[in-house]
Order: sequence, then C-alpha cells, then structure tokens
Amino acid sequence: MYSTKLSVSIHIMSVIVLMEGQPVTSEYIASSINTNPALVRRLMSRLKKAKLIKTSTKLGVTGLAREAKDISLLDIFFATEDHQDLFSIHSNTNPNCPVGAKIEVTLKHLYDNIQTATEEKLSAISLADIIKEFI
Amino acid sequence: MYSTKLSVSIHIMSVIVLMEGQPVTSEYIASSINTNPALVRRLMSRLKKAKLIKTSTKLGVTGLAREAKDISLLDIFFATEDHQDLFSIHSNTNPNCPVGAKIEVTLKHLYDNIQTATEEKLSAISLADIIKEFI
DNA sequence: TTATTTGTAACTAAAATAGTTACAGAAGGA
DNA sequence: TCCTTCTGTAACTATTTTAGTTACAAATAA
Repeated sequence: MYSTKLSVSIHIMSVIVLMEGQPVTSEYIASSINTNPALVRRLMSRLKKAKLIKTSTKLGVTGLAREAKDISLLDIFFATEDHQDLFSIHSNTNPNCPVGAKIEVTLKHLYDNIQTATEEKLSAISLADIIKEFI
Repeated sequence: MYSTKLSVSIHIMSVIVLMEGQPVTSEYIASSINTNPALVRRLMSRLKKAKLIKTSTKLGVTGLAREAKDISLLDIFFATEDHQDLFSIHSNTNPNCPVGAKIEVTLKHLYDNIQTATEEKLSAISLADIIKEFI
C-alpha cells in the first residue's frame, strides 16, 4: 500500500473551496472521499498546523487560511506526507569497496536533484488550478 | 519501509562495471552492499530479464549486456522497481460529489506530468555517469 | 447549558519491504 | 563424465507503513 495522503488532502482542500466559506464537517468531507471522518480529521489537523485551513470545534472547517491561488500542492505535500523522499537509499554499505564507500553520497546528490525538480513542479500548481477542473 | 531496489540495483550494476568484465558472484556483490546473496540474485534475475546484464551458472555475472553509457537509470528503475508511480491516488470516491467525481482523473493527469519529467531525468543519467564517481 | 465537532490516542488489518533458508537445476572445468 | 559451484526461485519471517476504525476528552457555538 502506498501513501495517498497527498491525494486525499488535495481532495479535502478542494471540497473546502467548493463549499465557498460555509463550514464543513469532517463527516461531510469523508462522505465525498468515501472514508472515515477520523482519517479526515487527522489530515485536517495537519493542514491546520501548517496554517492552510481554519477549523473550529462545533462548526468544523470554516475555510482556507489563505487564498486558493496562494496555496500550492507543495504546501499540501509538506503538510501531510510523512515520507517526502521520492527515492530511498540503502545504508550500511561496505566501506572497503569503492562502490560501497561512495554510493550513498553519490545517490543522495543525484536524487536531490530530481527531488528538487519535482518539488518545483508541485509548487507551481495552486489549489485554484485544481479547482478549475471541478467547475 | 520504502523501496531501495533502485538504489541497490544501481549499486549492483556499478560493482559489475568496476570489475571490468571479470565474472562476479552474487556473494561478492552482496558483501559490498552488506546484504544477503539471495536478495542480490533476485535483483540480478530481473536485470537479466531486462537484458541489462549477462549471467552464467557457475561463473556468476559475466558482464553488462550493453555498454555502461547505453544503460540509463530509467532502464534499471523499470527493470527492478515493482511500484513505479511516484504518487498514488485514492479510489472509490463519491461520484455524487463534484470533487469525488473528477478527482481521480484530475490527479492522474497532473501526476503523469510529474512522472514523465522524473523519468526523463532518470533516462538522462547513464551508468557510465555514475561510475565516474567511484574512480 | 447543551448538543456537536474537533483533536487525538489506541487499536486492527492489510500490504510492502528487506532479509533469510533451502534446494533443484545449470554449467564450467578437471 | 563427474563434481563443484553458482544461479534462479520458492517459501518463509520480521519489520514497517498504510488505511481504516472506535472511543472519548475538550472545546465551542448557539
């Protein structure tokens, strides 16, 4: 099973925008995702801590913390994904082998390059861009 | 736990190149990675099926199937990683909600774009480029 | 004051990973 | 031809990660 936290979080944020400022509960959002309210609240909690949404007990989510055009998919990615590395590197390689001694740093450098490019792409897409697809 | 198959496979391929055509066993390669020979053989088997290396019982890996400059990291990625999607999408969303109805196709289109860019970056790096770091 | 909702802890079940053992079968080399 | 060695693969374990679920204290709007 692979993490769908970014996808689900984009879904959550989209529902909030589509409700145009009306308070929405985790239960309402969960019914659109077809999942459990508690799972939605866990992600909501992280989105709130990242200052992307505003919530209130008794009312639910009361809206975005800033405009949709100013929230990027990278913001959502950083807020909700636990593991943010696209590729992972094995460790404890044999330092007595020329490959084992340098593979970790070599791959790190290489992956960092790809990671940065991907993050730039995510930062170039705003929640407002996503919303356009739903109206 | 996140897959390190690409990283380990690049390690395997690098050791093969560094041995310059001399046969190498899975046990030798495993000692450089600091892991189990069977794990190395599993990846070797996939690299062989993808026509990236040549193997022989009794001798081990006898060499690359083509020149290091003509083997890209994307070739290795495709050969050895089971799950090749950078981002995963949740399914079974509610079709009666505008977001639930279109989120899957919207995200797929968006992720495909990032996926393609990443694959292009992996295809631009050859095994020969990696080897330069070890000599 | 009361009803409702968040926020979070504590679980379970399923899936994916690396690691491990074991062995049949292939093939090089004496 | 025979023997030794290594691949190729199956079967298994332990660990980690994930989504999903239940439960409830605390907050708060009305």
